[in-house]
Amino acid sequence: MFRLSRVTDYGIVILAELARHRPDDEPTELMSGAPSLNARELAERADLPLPMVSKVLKALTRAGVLESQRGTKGGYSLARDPEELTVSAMIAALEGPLALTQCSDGEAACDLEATCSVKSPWLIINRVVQNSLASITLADLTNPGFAAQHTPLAGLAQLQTLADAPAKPTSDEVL
Amino acid sequence: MFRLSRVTDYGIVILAELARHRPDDEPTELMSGAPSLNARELAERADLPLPMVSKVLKALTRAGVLESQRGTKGGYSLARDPEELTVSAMIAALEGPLALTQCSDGEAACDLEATCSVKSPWLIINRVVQNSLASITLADLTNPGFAAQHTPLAGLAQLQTLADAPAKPTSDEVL
DNA sequence: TATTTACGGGACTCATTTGGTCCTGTATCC
DNA sequence: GGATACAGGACCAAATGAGTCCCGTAAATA
Repeated sequence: MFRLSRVTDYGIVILAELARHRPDDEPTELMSGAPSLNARELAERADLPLPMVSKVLKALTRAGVLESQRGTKGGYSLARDPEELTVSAMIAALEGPLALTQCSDGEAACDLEATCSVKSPWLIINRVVQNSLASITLADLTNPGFAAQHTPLAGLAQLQTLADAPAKPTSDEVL
Repeated sequence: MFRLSRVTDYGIVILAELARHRPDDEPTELMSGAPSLNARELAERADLPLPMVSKVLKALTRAGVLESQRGTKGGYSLARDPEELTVSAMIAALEGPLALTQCSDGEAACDLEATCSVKSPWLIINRVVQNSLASITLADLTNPGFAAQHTPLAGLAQLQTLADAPAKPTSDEVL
C-alpha cells in the first residue's frame, strides 16, 4: 500500500515532541547541555504505549538521530538541531534507505536485469521522492505556519519551492 | 521499508511491454482498433510467471487502465495513450490511493487526532510525492532518452523540471 | 556501597499482509 | 460445439509488522 511502518509514524510524532520540548526547557537543566525527556515522559506526551516508544527511541538512538543518557536523570535528546534533521533522514533512520522497488536499492540484482527496461525510471522516481522528503525538516513539522502555506491545491507551488530551496545534505543521506 | 508491492512492480513492467508493443503492430490488426497481447505473451516477454501476470492484468483491467478482449483472439490493450498514463495512476490502480501513514488517507481518524500535530505535514509530504509521481508517464518509462536526462546527481534539476511541467491530470487522480 | 532509575539489546508471540497458485465460470472465435 | 482466453474468486505458505517482555548495564543518589 505504499506506506511506511507504524514505527516510523510514531518516530515522527516522538521527534516532534522532542523538538517542541527544546525551547522552553527547565532552567535547572540549562547548564547540563541539551534538554532531555525520558521514555515514560515521551510516551505520556504522545499518548502511545511505553514499550513501543522505547523501541522507537532505541532505534533512533542507534541511528544517531538521538542521544541518550542513562541513569536516574537519563533520557533522550536530539543529536542535531531540528532545522538540520530532514524527513528523509528520519525515515531512513527508522526504515532503512528509501527504495520503492527491489531493483532500486542497489543490492541483489534481480534476474530480469538484462531485459528490464524500467529500472532506471524507478531510480529516477526514487530520487525525486527522496529529494522531496529531504527538503522538509523536523523544524518545519513543528512550525504551525508551515502547514498553512501548503494548502491541498498548492502542490505545484510546493514543488517549485522545493526546486528553489535545495535539500539540506545530511550525513546519513542515502541513495 | 517504504516500498511498493511486487504486484505493482510487475505491473509497471507489463505496462511498459504493452506500451512498447504499440507502435510496430502487425498490420492485420490495424483495422481492429488497439493492438493487444494476451497474458501468455506478456508473461513470456516480461519473463514472469503466468499466474502472477494474469493476476496483475486483471487488476489493471478492473482499474480501467487496460481494456480486455475475451475469446480466441483476446488479450489486453492500453485504455489510454502512454502519454496520458502517469506513474501515480498506475500505482493507485494497483495499490490504492497513495497514503504514507494511516492518518493521511482520510479515513478512520486515529485516536490521537486531537493532539497529533504532525498530521498536516504528512499530508503535505503525501502531496509532494504524489505530484512527483504524477509528472512521469508511461511514455517516459519506455523512452530511452528519458533516463539519460536524469543522471544520479541531477536530482534538483529533475525537481525543477517537474515544477516547470505541471503534472497531467488523470481521471483517477487521488488525494 | 547499595539501591533505584533508565537506557541497551535482544527474543518472542500473534495477527496481518504478501507472493503465488489454482479452479470454476463465461465470453468469443472458428 | 470445441478451443481459447479473460473474470473472479478461493486458497495456502512465507514473510512482515505490531507489540510485549526480559535481562544486562550505566549513572545518580543516599
